Amino acid sequence: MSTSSTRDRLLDTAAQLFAENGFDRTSVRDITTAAEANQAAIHYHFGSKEAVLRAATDRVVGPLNERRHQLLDDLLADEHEPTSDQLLRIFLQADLETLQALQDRGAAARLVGRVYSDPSPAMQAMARDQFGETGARFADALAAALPKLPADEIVWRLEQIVAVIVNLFLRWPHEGVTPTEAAVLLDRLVAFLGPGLSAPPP
Amino acid sequence: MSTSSTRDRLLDTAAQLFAENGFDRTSVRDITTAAEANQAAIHYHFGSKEAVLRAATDRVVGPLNERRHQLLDDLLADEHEPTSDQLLRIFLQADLETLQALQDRGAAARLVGRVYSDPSPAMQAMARDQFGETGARFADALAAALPKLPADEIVWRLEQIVAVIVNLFLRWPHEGVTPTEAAVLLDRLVAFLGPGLSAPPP
DNA sequence: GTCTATAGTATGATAGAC
DNA sequence: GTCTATCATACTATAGAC
Repeated sequence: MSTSSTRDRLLDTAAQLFAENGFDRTSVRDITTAAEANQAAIHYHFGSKEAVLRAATDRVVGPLNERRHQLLDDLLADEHEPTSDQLLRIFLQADLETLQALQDRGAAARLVGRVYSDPSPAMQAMARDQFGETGARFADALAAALPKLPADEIVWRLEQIVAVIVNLFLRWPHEGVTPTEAAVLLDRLVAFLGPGLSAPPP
Repeated sequence: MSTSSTRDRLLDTAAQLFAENGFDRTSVRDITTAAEANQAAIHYHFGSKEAVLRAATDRVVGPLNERRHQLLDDLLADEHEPTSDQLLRIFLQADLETLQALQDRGAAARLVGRVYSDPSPAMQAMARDQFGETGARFADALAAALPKLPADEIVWRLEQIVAVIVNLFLRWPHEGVTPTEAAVLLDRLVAFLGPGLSAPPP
């Protein structure tokens, strides 16, 4: 049960540097130096550089997925047939709550954005592992809410929405974002993405 | 006027490898080996590894910007006050024409997507150099078409649209896309993004 | 324009003392 | 758990013969 504080410091520092400079431009030495830890600490605590990346993204995406599922469970308990706008709103709400909760650890958000936008096989695999199931569940719920839209159109539109969200993570500001600002951003996103999600197919 | 075919081969190969594996995971040696050129050829023809990246993206983004300006000029000559849907359509049309024209050189498209989604200062600088002016011109035209929307809301929405386009480049398929498929995709994008662009502010 | 050879540096990872 | 020292390998870039 011994949680070494060095491990946490390494994780925070790695997220910071990976987010700012990218995974490849960040060396193990950069991390250990900035975290004021030993050169060998990364391999002792995590085993490899890539394992640090996975640990740092899991720390954000794990709770995010949990929150998304919980919000969907709650909505389905309240409403028999939620609208696409309701589904979109809770989908985005989970993101904004997560981003908001990070506060001064916004680098973790930008790091997740990097991983999810990188089309390299290794990163795509990580993204699919972490997001695939949750995404499929929302696609199904949206299909029920939008019976007039072909299933592939719904999947395609959800992909575009995710692209916007990934961009949001990627450019999440360094300074703290207040709850009010986060709420405004949520309304902005719903106002922009909602009409397109439920629009008639071309 | 001597255009060495080695130079072109290096450019194509570099685009291919940068797109598939990323700039940092691609070495100068990887490029020269795959292009069946000499180790020193990159530095002889371009000067540095980063100069190759810039040359490879310029080759796509240069014509794309020209086409965007031309389509906007044509539209403004035809219509005194084009609608936001008309503006959106030509904005996207320039992208799809460019992507379509690449044909079997789709790697160049994925490479541009990588550069434009990378938030590192060097890449952001490249993106701003190449896209800033064109983007501003469209934002102005949209502001005239949507007088009820605050200017900052228009800029924000255009940023989200660009995020979707960048994602489109990033995941542009390896196989050839037919003109018909490109036209379908254009309609799909306009149907999805158009309503959100002109929606009332939150 | 093309080649070989190499300088000069940085990398991820590990061994082994404490 | 932390440290130093180091292995083995890779990198960008350049010098200089052809």
